[in-house]
Amino acid sequence: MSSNHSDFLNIIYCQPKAPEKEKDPLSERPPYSYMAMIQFAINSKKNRHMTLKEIYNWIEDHFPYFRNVAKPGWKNSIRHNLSLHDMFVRETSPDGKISYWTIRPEANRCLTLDQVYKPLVDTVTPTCPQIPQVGFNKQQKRGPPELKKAIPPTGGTERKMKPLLPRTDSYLVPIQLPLGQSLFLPSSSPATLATPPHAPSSSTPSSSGAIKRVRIAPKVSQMMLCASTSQDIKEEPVSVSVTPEALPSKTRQQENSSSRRKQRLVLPATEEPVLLYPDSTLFDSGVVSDVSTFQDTHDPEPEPSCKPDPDSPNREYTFKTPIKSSHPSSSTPSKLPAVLEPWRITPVRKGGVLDFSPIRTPSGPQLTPQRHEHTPFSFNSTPFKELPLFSSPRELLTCSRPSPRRSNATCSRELLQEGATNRSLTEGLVLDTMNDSLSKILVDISFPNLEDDDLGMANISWSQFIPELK
Amino acid sequence: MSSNHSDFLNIIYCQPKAPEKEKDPLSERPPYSYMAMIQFAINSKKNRHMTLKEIYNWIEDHFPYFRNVAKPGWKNSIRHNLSLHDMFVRETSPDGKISYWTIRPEANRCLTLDQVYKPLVDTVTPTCPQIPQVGFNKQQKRGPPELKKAIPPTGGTERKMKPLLPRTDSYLVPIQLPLGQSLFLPSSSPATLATPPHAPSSSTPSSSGAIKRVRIAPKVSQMMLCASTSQDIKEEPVSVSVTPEALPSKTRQQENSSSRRKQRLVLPATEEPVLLYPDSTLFDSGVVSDVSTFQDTHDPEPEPSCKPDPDSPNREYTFKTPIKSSHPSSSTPSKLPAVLEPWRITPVRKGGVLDFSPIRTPSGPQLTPQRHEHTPFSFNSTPFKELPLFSSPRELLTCSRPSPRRSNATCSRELLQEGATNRSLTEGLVLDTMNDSLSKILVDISFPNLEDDDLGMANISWSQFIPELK
DNA sequence: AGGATGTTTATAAACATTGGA
DNA sequence: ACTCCAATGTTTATAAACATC
Ligand SMILES: [Mg+2]
Ligand SMILES: [Mg+2]
Repeated sequence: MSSNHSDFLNIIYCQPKAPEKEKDPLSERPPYSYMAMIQFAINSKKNRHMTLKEIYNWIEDHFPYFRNVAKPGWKNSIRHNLSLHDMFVRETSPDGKISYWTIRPEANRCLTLDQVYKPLVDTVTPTCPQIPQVGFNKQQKRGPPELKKAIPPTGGTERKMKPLLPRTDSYLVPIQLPLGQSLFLPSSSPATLATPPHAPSSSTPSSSGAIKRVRIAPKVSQMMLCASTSQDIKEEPVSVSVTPEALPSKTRQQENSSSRRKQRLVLPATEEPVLLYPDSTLFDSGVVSDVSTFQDTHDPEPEPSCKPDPDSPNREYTFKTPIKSSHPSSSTPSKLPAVLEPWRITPVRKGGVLDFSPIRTPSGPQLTPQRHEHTPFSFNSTPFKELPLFSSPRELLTCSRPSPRRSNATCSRELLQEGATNRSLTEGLVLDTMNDSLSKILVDISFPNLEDDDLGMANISWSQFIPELK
Repeated sequence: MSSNHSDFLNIIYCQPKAPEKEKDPLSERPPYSYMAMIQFAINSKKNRHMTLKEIYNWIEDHFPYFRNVAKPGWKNSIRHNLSLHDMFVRETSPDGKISYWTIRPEANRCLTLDQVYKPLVDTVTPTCPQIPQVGFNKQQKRGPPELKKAIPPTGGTERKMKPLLPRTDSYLVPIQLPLGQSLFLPSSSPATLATPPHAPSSSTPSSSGAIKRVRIAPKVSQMMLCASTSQDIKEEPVSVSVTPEALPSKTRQQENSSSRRKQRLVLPATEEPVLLYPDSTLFDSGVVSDVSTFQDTHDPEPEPSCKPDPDSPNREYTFKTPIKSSHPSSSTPSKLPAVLEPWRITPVRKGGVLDFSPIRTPSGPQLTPQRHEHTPFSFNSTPFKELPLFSSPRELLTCSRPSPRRSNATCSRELLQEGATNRSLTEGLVLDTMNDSLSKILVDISFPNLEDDDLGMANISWSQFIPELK
């Protein structure tokens, strides 16, 4: 667990095999979910909308990992996320030619990368991942072991990234502490692989096989600021005020709680959901004021960071030119029964390289990726979920048109401030009808005394200082 | 392609290896998505709600596949679907003890299994899946090749299943033809593996490797009846009336169209979404009248079929008892780094059996499933998407409480009839805010002359007889 | 301590549409 | 005008991490 020294360990464990790939600290997988990164990307544009291609580029530019090590399937994931989360909406240019992706304003928390970038990398941590853990062997995914690609120090990603607080969804609690560094660095922190943050906590150290789990990203994605709104009412609405001093030693863990949240709660049966909760005086608890680095207040104008800032012809037009080929193989992974000579035979075990190789043979090759092994076997536990999103119920109640203003309200003021405003009955039905948006509480707790490295196994449980959370 | 005879072929290709498992026609994977099956299950109960366990049981009882061949991970998928789709809502019993899953009434199309069961199996088709296709070899998933479980002819699944119309989401078009058998039988039809329904259509027959794709279920799940509602307005709302005689020969394919649907459409930029569309006279086009087998009209009472019909203590209480163990390995697949001696070493290549083996070693064993091969490489095309759902905008406009009635409106009357009622501006914003529900057009086209078997490669394209669809 | 139940994120993949070559 | 294909979209399937009870 003693961080650092990882350099040494790396040398030992990282067989000269596999020509780097992950080695470059800049090419480490960022601790953000695709949903979060897409938001970073889109919000970096003043127009607040981007074409798919621009999103790809923005992400590659800011997170070398995707350009250098990620499998081509990452683009499929981006598309998947755009479609899946209704927070992302596709619009079409007036001329119907191009279509961009935007963030539903009512749901836009205006997450931007610079908000999570750590001002400075004060720690001495070599930022070298891999933990001593036993084998640290193969098994993970690793893109094909080839194509170095001369990782250009492309602008961004210099500062250490501050991961979004994982699993943060505690309701109604716009918390914001002193603001320090990161609380927990999922993927890059050497402690990550040490022991599953939570894990069975029992036979954990049993055998060997540090498989390098894929570390599921925070889950948040649309937090980081304030904006609460009960939503999914009926469940003990609590207002809390965190006292950082109280926390024991755990660093990461559950941020929310209350019986697997996300539910539409009971109702003795066909009963009318009688909204019953404090109403207001709930959202002002958090600190949310000293939000230094946060810039959301008014007109979500430009973006301090994000030098590239596409929009300029250039990126968009690398289009048809097969030149830009960061990675050869194309997006959507497929497994067409037929057509697969190209690779097929080569049992490219571990890291199947795929860059410089044959330029996409016309009829999508794609060797059947050697299906997993199929042999689950394991036993685990369970968790909770987020909440629907909504488009300002007040307006609906007013029987007026949905978006009186909207032009320059890119970062929905509601989400950021309308904390404990009037919430009515309709919410019970309206709110839990929508998706990813509200209900996500923006919590950005930072404990100055905790550095990214010394987060071995620390666990912070809201319930520890928030009794109301049951 | 020529169906039947598959028995023979099966004998030839199915090496005495793998002790059956898929052999049993009753244990073939049903052509329904998890979402659809969950609806079947829940709607089979008069109360319209089920506990997770009941859902598991109902599905196992009606689709032997899950009890006999599916990997234990299928339960994880069920849970995943319950959480993911907000159509499914978890409620808690008054006493807060148990929690059941229900279907949001506004979104419940009252799909029931008997609605898709074919009255009789008139065809001579041995119902034997596997097509002659080349290897038909391994690679797929196959649960561990053991544990026969003495497949009890447990009630259901006698009649041939009629798959939901795949990819049916054409907007505003409540179509309903004569009503015959199935249009296309995704997984059981011998034609399925023959050639990718659509596919590149070029080098298709190149090499070999019938990998047995996983056949993505229809997508519909909540169609089958009527209920339209434009939703996601702004896109050419068309009312059509299909004329079955016109169809060329294709049997399956795109049901919807119009530029990758699901979008929030343009707006010259910060423009107000000026709802502009015919309004009404759109939904009454379809036949929707001669809905013989459909029983949704009034009180969604019992269910003709579904003999089991849980609810009776018995199923619910197999709970804590570890006896019911249909399948050993448990639900959520995991991959805990440590703890993995049991298998680990054994490079269980192809069909890693795992049933009779060591009874779950406490701390979830789980050999790292031999990650795929990682080397996508392929090129494919793309499609479209569904639409948000909503909870009756009219009510919201009326500024009244969301669900005036609700008790006995289990199968939302709106979804079934309110076709072209008053839709207002709010919809533009409200509607596309919600999820899986409306926007799914219930189309159940049946062409008496088409039998499940003779659907070799036929493709039906809406655009062929629905010019408006562009 | 461990299993059942829930919630989310990650990936792969099937399949659909569309614009360009 | 046309076919073919890659890019773009939409969904479903699975695995898995992680959380609660
Ligand atoms: Mg979307
Ligand atoms: Mg749900």
